[in-house]
Amino acid sequence: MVRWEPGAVERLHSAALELYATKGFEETTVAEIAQTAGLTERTFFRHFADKREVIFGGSELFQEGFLDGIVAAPADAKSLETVIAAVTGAAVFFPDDRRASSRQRTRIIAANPQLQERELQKMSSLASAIAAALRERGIREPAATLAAESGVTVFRMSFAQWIADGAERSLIDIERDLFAELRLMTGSEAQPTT
Amino acid sequence: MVRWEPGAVERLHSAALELYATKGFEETTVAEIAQTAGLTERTFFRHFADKREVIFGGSELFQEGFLDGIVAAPADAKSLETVIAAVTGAAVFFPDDRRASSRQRTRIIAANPQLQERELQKMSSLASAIAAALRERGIREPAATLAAESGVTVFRMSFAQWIADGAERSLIDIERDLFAELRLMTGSEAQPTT
DNA sequence: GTCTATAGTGCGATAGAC
DNA sequence: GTCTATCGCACTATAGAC
Repeated sequence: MVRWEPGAVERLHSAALELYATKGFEETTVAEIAQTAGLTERTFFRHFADKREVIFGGSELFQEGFLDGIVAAPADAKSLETVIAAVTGAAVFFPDDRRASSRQRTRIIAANPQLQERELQKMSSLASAIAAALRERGIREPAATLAAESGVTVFRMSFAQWIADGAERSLIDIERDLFAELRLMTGSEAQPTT
Repeated sequence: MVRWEPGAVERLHSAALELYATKGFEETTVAEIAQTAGLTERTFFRHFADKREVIFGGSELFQEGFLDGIVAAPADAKSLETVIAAVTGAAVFFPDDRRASSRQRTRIIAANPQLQERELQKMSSLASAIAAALRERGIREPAATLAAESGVTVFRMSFAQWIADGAERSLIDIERDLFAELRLMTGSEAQPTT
């Protein structure tokens, strides 16, 4: 007889998603999640630092996606070009068949302020990691942080459009458009567009 | 005999700042803060939604500062120009004689992840408010959000430089430089600088 | 103003893998 | 034997309900 079934983390994760979606985040207790997964409260906290963290599983992998894009960028790329490579490169993590589940997850987060704060924190640490990777490629401050933050902003906005109701375009297409918009917007010369 | 001294909010605020700075945020209990201010725990939660919020007092006023700058901008200003007006306009909230106390407050926040998350949330809602104000001036999406987020990024970076050890330049000077850097960075044409 | 649920921690015991 | 995952219990503090 086994004392524990394998995949405790996975079970806790899906139990939490399920409960957060149906009952709501605040209304769900850690005890319930653990029970649903056939584990105890104490075990939950062994795997996740807090009740929020369970929903952000695999975010390291996702962050790696961005950093790989930086490594793959041509050595002479400017700061923004490098960031574009990172952001569009990471778009492979979100193929169109993941749209529905991404939407579901985003709805859960949008419904609760605590989860939103945690999401912002994840995005912020993503920006820091990208900035650090840029600095390692010789890009100086403040260009590195400025580019990293801009890239994350474009990613966030693109993601929001990608999971919007009725959206059909791929994430990478939306990203390219937004980067073009960013260039337009910051163009120093007066332009006919607003 | 007075039943309560006036300025409960103010007293709780400074008691909290004091304790967070000396003992640390986690190590400080709400009961201690209340006691130091000569009030009860219950009263603390009447004024502040949670233990974090006490440190972000007056952030509505600060947000107003940005929005006022938008109103004051010329009617034909482009999205980024308008945001520059907002961000540089709000710099009056941080004259050089506030540098020391701003540094102190920032140190407290930097020392605790929960406070950092709350800070990010405040910045995020500031960006949303700015974007909304831009839309009201006829600037369309995605330019409005893109400009608002860029402006908040420049503000955050400028603020960090402003309170850095040994810094002497005024906040508004730093902001102008960073906006110039942003324009340089996003310039579509190849440039000799990195 | 009191009472309570629950998040989150610390420490220790136990069960299995190796 | 070591190492790691799980459970059990006691505890504190936040935050909200009554």
